[in-house]
Amino acid sequence: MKKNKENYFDLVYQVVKAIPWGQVTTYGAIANYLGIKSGARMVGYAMNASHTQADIPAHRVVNRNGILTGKHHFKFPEQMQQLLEMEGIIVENDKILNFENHFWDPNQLELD
DNA sequence: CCGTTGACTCTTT
DNA sequence: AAAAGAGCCAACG
Repeated sequence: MKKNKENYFDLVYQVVKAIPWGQVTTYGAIANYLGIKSGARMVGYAMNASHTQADIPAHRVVNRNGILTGKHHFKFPEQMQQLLEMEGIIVENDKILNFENHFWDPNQLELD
């Protein structure tokens, strides 16, 4: 029984890691899935700690506008856009094109 | 323990 | 339509 001091972060990590390839989601969607109504900031905060985790595709997490708000937190800001484009997601002006088309909601995980 | 901060979002001006 | 303010909650100093 170890101390899960990262329980809050861990929840976010699991959701983010569950994002399918080529799909993206928003902080609010994750927060909502975790039961947080307006904890979107907490999700972002947790993502900041995701640097300790290697399997966290943080580039698949954007704000509700589909804008790469967190790109500046990557090793290189351009990294986020490159990763998204690598997955078939087109990013223009730091914003995901056809965002709704790539949007993935964690809630649909259990619905399936 | 209190105050500040933050990869957000909604509401109001 | 754009900008500013409020709300949210946890981590850090």
